[in-house]
Amino acid sequence: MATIDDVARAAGVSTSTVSYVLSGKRPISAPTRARVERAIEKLGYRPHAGARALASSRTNVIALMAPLRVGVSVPVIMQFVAGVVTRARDFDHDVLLLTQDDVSGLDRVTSGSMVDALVMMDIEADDPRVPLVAAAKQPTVLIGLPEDPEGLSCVDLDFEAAGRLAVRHLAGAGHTDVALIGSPPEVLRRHTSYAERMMRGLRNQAKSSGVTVDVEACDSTPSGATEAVDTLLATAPDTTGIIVHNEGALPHVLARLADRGIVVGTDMSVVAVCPTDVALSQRIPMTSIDLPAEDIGKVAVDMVMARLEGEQPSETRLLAPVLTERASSAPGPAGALG
Amino acid sequence: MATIDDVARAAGVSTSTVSYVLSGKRPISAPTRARVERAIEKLGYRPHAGARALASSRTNVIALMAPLRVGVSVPVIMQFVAGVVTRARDFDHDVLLLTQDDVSGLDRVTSGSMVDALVMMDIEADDPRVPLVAAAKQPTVLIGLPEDPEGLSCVDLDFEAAGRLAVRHLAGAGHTDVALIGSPPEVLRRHTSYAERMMRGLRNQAKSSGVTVDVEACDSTPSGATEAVDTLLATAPDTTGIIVHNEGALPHVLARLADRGIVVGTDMSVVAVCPTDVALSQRIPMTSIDLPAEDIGKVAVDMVMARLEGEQPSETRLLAPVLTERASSAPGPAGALG
DNA sequence: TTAGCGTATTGAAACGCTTCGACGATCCAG
DNA sequence: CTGGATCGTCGAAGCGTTTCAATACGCTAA
Repeated sequence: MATIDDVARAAGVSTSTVSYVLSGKRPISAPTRARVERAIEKLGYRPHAGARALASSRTNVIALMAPLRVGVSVPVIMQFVAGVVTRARDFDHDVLLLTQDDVSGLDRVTSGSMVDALVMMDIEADDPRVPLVAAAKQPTVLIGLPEDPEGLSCVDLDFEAAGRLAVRHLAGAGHTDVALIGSPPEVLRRHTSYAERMMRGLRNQAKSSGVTVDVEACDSTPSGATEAVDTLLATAPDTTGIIVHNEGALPHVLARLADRGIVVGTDMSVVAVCPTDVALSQRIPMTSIDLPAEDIGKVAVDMVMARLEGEQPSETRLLAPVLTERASSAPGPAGALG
Repeated sequence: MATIDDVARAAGVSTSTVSYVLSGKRPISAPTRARVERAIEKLGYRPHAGARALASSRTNVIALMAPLRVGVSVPVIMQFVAGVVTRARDFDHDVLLLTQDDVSGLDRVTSGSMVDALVMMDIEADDPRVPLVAAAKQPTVLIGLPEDPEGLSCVDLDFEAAGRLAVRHLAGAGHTDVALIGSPPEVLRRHTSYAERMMRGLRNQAKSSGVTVDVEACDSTPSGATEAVDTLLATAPDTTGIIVHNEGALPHVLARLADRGIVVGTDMSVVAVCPTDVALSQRIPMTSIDLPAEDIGKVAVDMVMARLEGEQPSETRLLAPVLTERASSAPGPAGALG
């Protein structure tokens, strides 16, 4: 492998000149730059990442800590990941993937200076990783919202507003008895932030809209969905509007409703909270509140890069929910308009 | 951040001694080792990854090039990824995630010495990435099988055997007209290796078992699946056995069959080729040939690490398919036993 | 003519680690 | 007792960059 010195020799300049051509941190005359670039080209030179990291304390790598936990929808995670990786490249960064059980990994990559920054997903209300990264020298942004962000930046869909929006939509269409088929019990047990925020918004809006709301946790399996639907229909038989906030269970919920002879879009209005492509790949195009996973991933990278460059203060960004009406929801017993 | 020199000073030894304690490459007396370890502990010392990479030409990072392409099942990809990440940690390595469009990324991470080795997924028959990594100094293993591996190691499910096994199963149960609902057209157009191998095995076995076989490409969408089922039933109405090799389309295929009044497990035998958990989370537990994605990922790491340590020759490992009978398949018109 | 300035370039000192050769001490065989 | 191994430790030379201070070279202004 050619080194920067080889390039310098080939171009007839000093090492530092080559470095400055590469980094653009100092003005270089056009002819010199051209000679250097030609030499780089000819030698197929690539700077050594380790040497660069050592000298500059910059690795051009960010860590992405992704869950792979039971109870979270894998395709949705992947959308976040895709957003992060794509956007990271725009900033000339690569992505080191850390998984769930890898809590020690946090220490390794931060203390070992393996990465310039971190993005963490699947944040719990009281997440043990938060104090760890808050103490690290690398800037971090959380996808999700812990109880105490300890000065870290956060980004997420505004699930509380989403909960309100969903109820408002159903109540406005004349439904008086609505329900949530939500996250799996494990997710709730972990106090995963999005699930709790969703429920809060839901309950508040239900109160102020004067509708009843029943909440069912739901495993992302066929049997889990069946059970949730059956329980719901038993405990709250007057329900005419369901909000499903569980990508994995969604198809099975619809299947169970169909099995029980309930026609979605007619007998029962269903609002899904999920990425649009998931909403569209159900048996019926679903009325849904979009979970813009890929966008959120991108925003996360934007935020963390901003902190890396300037000394921005930390911030929390909650994206406004957008509801798109499709075939799965319709006016309820009290008639349209609420 | 404490450096190795700080540790050496605190322990009253030389820098190199600390290094040898860390790496174990030279014998160190018990008392000295203890002193050094205490100092490390006290100072919270972590070696600087960049410095280490520079001095030792080892990064303890492997690159994972994962697709995120249209037409491949995201949950399945994630299982590969999980296997790779998990196993990599067993070898004290982290994983740098490269995505699809990142062909330049290959050059970046190899020439820039960012990684010690590579694992590449979603290999096409004539994959442009193969010559690139074959020329790189880092060992690489391919998950999949290109036409010419150019000396690289490969690992995958033996899809050709899987195709044979599926047909043998159906033919043995008395089915004389079988069909494949396979990968999306894009996947075929790319000459993705697993799809082609599957079809080859299928056709060969069909010939020698004396059964007819109809092949339908299939988009992983509800409409794609509907179309594939409808076309199949129109062009080969005598079909009583279907092999579905398309995780994304599977639920929709089953839904369409149900819509058309065809009872899977009675009127129609269906064999899925997919991870077991996917097979189990359908409306009926599916007879399936397991795609052990996570295992394959792990084996890939094992192989690449073996090449990294010793100077093993490259090898190709094709995992034998295993068919598990469940509720979706039954004897066909010619009666059980073939 | 010279002092002073700005711009393009250079030299050399880090950056934090690994590793090779060397060295002193201890041990055993002859 | 001596010569040669063996064992544990050390010193120093890299590894390939970046970056700071310094320099060289026109300029312009005085």
